[in-house]
Amino acid sequence: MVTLYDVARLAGVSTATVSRVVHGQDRVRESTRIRVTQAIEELGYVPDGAAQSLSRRRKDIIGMVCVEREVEQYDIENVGLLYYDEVLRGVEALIRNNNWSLLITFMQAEDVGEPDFRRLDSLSGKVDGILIGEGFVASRYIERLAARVPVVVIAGTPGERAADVVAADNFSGSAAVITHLIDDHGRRRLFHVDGPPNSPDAGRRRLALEYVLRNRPQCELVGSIQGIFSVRSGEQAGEELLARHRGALPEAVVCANDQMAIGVLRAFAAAGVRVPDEVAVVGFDDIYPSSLLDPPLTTVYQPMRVLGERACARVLDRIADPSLSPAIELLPTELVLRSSCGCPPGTVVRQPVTTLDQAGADQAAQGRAEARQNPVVRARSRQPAKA
Amino acid sequence: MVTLYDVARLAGVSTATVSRVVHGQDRVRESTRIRVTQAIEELGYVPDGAAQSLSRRRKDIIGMVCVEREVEQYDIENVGLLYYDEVLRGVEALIRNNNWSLLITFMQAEDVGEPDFRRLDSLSGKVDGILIGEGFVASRYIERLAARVPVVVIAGTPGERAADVVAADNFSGSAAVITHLIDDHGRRRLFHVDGPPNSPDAGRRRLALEYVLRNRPQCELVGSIQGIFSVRSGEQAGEELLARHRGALPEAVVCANDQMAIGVLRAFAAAGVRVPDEVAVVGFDDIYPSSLLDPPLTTVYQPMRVLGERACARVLDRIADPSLSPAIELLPTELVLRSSCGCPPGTVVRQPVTTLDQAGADQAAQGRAEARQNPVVRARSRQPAKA
DNA sequence: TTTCCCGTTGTAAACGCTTACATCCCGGTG
DNA sequence: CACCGGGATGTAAGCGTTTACAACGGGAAA
Repeated sequence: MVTLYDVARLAGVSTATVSRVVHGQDRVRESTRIRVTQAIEELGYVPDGAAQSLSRRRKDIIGMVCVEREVEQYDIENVGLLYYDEVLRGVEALIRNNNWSLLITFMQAEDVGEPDFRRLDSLSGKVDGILIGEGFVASRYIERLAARVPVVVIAGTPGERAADVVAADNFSGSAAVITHLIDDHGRRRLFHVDGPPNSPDAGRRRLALEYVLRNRPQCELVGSIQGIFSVRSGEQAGEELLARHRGALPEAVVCANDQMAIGVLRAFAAAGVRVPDEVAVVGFDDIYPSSLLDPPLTTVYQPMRVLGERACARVLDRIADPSLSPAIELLPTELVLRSSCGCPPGTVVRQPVTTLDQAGADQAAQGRAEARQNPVVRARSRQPAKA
Repeated sequence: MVTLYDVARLAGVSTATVSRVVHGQDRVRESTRIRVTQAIEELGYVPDGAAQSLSRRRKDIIGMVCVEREVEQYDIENVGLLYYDEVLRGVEALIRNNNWSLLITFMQAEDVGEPDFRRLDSLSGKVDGILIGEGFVASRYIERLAARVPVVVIAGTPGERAADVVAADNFSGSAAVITHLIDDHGRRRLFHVDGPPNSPDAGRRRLALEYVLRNRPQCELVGSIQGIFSVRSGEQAGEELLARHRGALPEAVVCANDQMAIGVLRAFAAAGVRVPDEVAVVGFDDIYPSSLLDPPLTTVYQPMRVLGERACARVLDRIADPSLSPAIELLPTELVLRSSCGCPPGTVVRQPVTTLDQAGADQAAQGRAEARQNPVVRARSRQPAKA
């Protein structure tokens, strides 16, 4: 390994001078600079990152924790894929400019409940700040990490105490697409393909459904099934739905994400059910394949890339100024109208979703939760399964 | 920041003892161990990664360079997305077991010709080994890196001198799908949607096309267009193709990857051209959306995850034993028959592709190149455009 | 000539951890 | 009783950089 000393020796100067040349900030005589530069080139010297970090007391590394949900075997359509990819692009854009680096850690969702502490701990010793890719990690672990380095949770419940939260406005987006279904297409009998119970995003979307329905008594939630965000789970939900409602299909199926909507579409196609004629289907996320489907999927776009960008910007700010206290940032979504909702074939409309005041809905949810944890949706959803 | 010294002081022992407890290998009296463990817990101590790396002379970090090709604005379907995602999973699987970390760097394809040296250099100072995500980086830069740390190129030209190469057997896979088109479906008049000139993968696939055609005089390459692996470029190629061959469509379109095949399909759909009745279309990669298309795409699966795994295993081996010399590893592909090639609707067949001896083809290519850089395919492909 | 100043360069002390080696303490041997 | 062996622990020397501070040297000013 070539060190600063080797360069210094070859150039006939001290290590301090070499360091100065390498960083090109302090004044060094031109002739010296040239001599040193040549020595560096000749030896192929590259500073050792570990030593620099140690000395500077700064690693210039951001850690990112990606949570992978469990995936049934052979379900290639791993849920997180498209999501993290986009988020990553956003993060990268900022990281790159500052010449920082990105250290990635994947965790299995199963680990998250009782996560492999040691992995997260050791991560916190290697980075200057942490981005948690999804609000899956339990609060108390987040606090533990946040005691050491700034932590920003992406797509988490707006309610962490120790960490910043950057999330898409799932509530308003979901409300928008459901409202569209009801008000613009007159679909009244809805079916819900819900996300996993521990996903904050799914939680907000579920809340929105309840909220919209509460204000529209003429509408009805005819059933609900909980999936795990994967295509396969959506397909199963679709099949189950068909079995349950053979005679009278619901008028629309609201899926908590696009992957599950894809699965539902697949189940319907297999059963010869026509979408949107017999039943409309909508998703959430606007992942890339959604526009390729038949029919193209109506969904809600959440700015995943921007999510990454904002989260990264935030963590960098916190690192630069540790006195900053944690904050919440909610990013607006877009309604993406294609034809699976009932809009005419060929429709491609994107419209910004205006942010709803969610206090009311939250409060209602709160009340319900206090009323002994018996959310309407869940209750309805479970009964038919038992019957 | 809590250091080893703080813990040592609190526990009333020396730093050496604390270190021993932390790593749990050397013998420490049970009572001491407990005291130290308590102190660690109480202070929330986590070892500093930089200091550890410096002292151990090992960072336990693998660097991965992802090359992003230029993407037309608004072409969301960024080419690399699905590819890297899968590769990453493979890499991660190994990394995780060893408790190493993964440092990711993205580079724009434009940078790669004359890459931002400083970024790659600085990367090499922060990691123990480097994985280059695609064979885009010029050999001389690879050599420069390889002088410092082991380097493994994924999907590179089997021919690097300084670095290992792990790649899918693009040649055999591509030959297999084209042979299927010709021998099983009797398609003779082929059209080629080629990949970017600087992609090694595209190169191997192109070579296979030439190779198969050379052995089947009754077949003809009626044209070729170069795309950049993106959906949009495939769509443009499709439109161009239609314009050129309005009267007599080719019988099959061979695309250098799935994204471009998706684009071609899209162009055909827009023009009302029926696939595979009027013209067959095949891709390469078997990315996730390909099975969702209408008609589902016949393509070649390359084991991207395994690619990542093997590459990672290799770099770890090289780090463990630096005396190892660079090697090449070619992974087998699978032919994925769906219906865009002319197989009946509903077909889903995967069959392993046997590895072809490519020496002959390489040699022929070599000869051609020497014969003044006038490859048959290119010549044919360009003429119609000029005419 | 002496004194000062300032641009340039060198010296050496961190940074937090690992680990070779030294030390200490004890019970067991000869 | 002196000595030995070995387990437990401490001491301190690195690891490769950065950087505060000191030192130097050569004009300019007095």
